[in-house]
Amino acid sequence: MPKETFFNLPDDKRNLIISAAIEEFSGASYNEASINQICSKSKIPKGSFYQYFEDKLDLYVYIMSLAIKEKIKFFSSALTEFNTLTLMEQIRLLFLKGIEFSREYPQYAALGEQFTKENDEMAKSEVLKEGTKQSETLFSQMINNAKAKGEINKDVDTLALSLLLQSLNSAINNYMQDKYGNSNYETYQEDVNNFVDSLLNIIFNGIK
Amino acid sequence: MPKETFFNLPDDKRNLIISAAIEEFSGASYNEASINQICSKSKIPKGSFYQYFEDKLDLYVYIMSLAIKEKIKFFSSALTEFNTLTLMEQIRLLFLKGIEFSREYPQYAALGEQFTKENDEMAKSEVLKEGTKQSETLFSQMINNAKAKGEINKDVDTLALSLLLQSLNSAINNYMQDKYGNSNYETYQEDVNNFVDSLLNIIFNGIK
DNA sequence: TTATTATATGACCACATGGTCATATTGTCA
DNA sequence: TGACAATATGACCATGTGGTCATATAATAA
Repeated sequence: MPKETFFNLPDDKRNLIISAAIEEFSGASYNEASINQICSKSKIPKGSFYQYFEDKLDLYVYIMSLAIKEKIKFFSSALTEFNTLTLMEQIRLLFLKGIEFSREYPQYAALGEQFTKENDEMAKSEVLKEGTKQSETLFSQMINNAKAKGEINKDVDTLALSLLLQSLNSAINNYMQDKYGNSNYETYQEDVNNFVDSLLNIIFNGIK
Repeated sequence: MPKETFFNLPDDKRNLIISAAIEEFSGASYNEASINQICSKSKIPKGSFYQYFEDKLDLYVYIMSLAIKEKIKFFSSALTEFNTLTLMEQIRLLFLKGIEFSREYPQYAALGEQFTKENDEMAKSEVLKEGTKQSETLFSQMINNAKAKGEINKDVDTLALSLLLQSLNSAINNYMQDKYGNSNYETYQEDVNNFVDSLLNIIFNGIK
């Protein structure tokens, strides 16, 4: 955790440091990212940096945990209505929410994307200590739940389907970000819905 | 391309350098990978390195092109029998071949994995100049082909299915590598087949 | 005012990086 | 043997890194 001095900083200054760090860590891996760059971007001397943070890892974990916190907050609103939905509606909601998150918080989404690429084991494990990955188990729970209700065939392999949904979810986000990254919102919203429905149609009805 | 001096080297020495470079580039990004490390691993002085290669990028592109060449060679044998197969059989073959490749050439698979994570635009574009990515179009071709034959429903979105298959393919490879990375071959072969069939079953028959 | 504590600051450190280059060694012809 | 080219080599360079620390400044309390 950052030192108390950091949290005593005026909001403007603190936020400037945070956004400089987000910028740096969303475009480079942990080892490639540079503290010197973050310092000059946020216009603080090197010495001040170490007055605010224990070390590079301290800042990295803090920034990543901000992104995780925001994502959980963003999804939690949708999660309350989850029990009233069928599996297909649940998955649909999850996919759409994921795309929406990338749209609304592109910097945080970029941080997440960068984290999935991370090579440094120490940096990875320290972040995972903070935010336990719940998406994997979330899909599994949803599937087993739907099986119990008789919504989907019991012969379907839970692990296989969970893996499929997970990989699909991240693939969709990347694809949408690439294609509609900067376009206007009107055509976008419709295309997104159509595309997600195409995918769900494949998964639920097969392609035969 | 490496200089002539490099190709004039005795096989042993040349291969030692190559494998040291593979090791380095499969565990670190382009910028994180270190020439000093490669030199000391392969026991050649720094000066000799620059007698063999133009610069770091030269070596990087060369090593990646070796991996690409090997993968194409590995898949090409399977591709000849492709026309006689149904779409499901084609996909099945592709998935299984992919897993087999990761098993047989783990270093090359790791290189490919690392390349998908690469941040450095220059390094990325130089490699892509060498090996054009054909997997994306390959899936699309297969799907349209199967539609024409009436093998699968024409209403299925080609792009969506192609994206699904692609992301699934890489997800499978990662999953299998994680789970069976070092285990024995007996139970492995059977499990792999079952798992791939579970996935194909979902895609072709839906989960309802 | 003075004493004490919390910050701010940039010169500095040891180390690693990609890359160079003058020099030494070897191989190959005549 | 001598001459010329091909290689081998490691000290060296400028630059960047994460991190430290003595000192200067500001804020607070008596």
